[in-house]
Amino acid sequence: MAQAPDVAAAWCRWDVTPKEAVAVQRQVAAAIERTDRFAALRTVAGVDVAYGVRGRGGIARAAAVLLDLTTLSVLAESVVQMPATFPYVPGLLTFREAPAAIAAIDGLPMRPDLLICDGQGIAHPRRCGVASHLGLALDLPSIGAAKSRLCGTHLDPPAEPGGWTPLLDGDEMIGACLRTRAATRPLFISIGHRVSLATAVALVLHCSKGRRLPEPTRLADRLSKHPKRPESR
DNA sequence: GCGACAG
DNA sequence: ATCTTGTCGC
Repeated sequence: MAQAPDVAAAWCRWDVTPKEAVAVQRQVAAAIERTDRFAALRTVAGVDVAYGVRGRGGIARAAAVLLDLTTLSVLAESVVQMPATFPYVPGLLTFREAPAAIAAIDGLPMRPDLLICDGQGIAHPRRCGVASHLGLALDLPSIGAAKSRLCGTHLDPPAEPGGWTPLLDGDEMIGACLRTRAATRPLFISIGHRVSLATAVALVLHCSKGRRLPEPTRLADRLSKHPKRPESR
């Protein structure tokens, strides 16, 4: 009855080869929860990663911004920097960004109640985008809010903010093509982990105060590219 | 074989 | 993602 020593959750392994990464994703996808399962949501964190510090490549700088979900005021920020090992491969983005992203989130003074990522959730070939993977790895409700499509088909959503059309992969709805702001390209919202699509859309709209990107992600994106105290040079 | 392809 | 100037529009 001796139990395996390295039962290290498959979804917490980042030092893998591209082929192993695909195997990990299949495990993660099976553990993702697509319905609402969370207590009170008081805070939300946005995370994003930027690369190539001062022209050089190979460095990942991740930023996490914690906001009050009601007022959307900033409560805390965290920035970390480390070498980027895994290359960018469509479908395997998580393995390139996760180490830095997790470090940035761990750097926040408290765990957020919800996580919004700059990328897909289950709107992924294997239903395992970065938002879903991070949500499971950190055991946090999460939402994927990508600026462009990875897979699936859709019709152009209504022009008014709040309008959306289903993102489909065959007959399966994997996300929503959402107009968060008039006259701008729509966002691709999808379930990350423990948050239904309907709730995800509502939360993203709540966080998108007249802007194309929801505040958590917008601020994290800005911070990762322009750190206040240059972690750059 | 020929495209498509989160960040 | 990143490399880059000016420019159109609210």
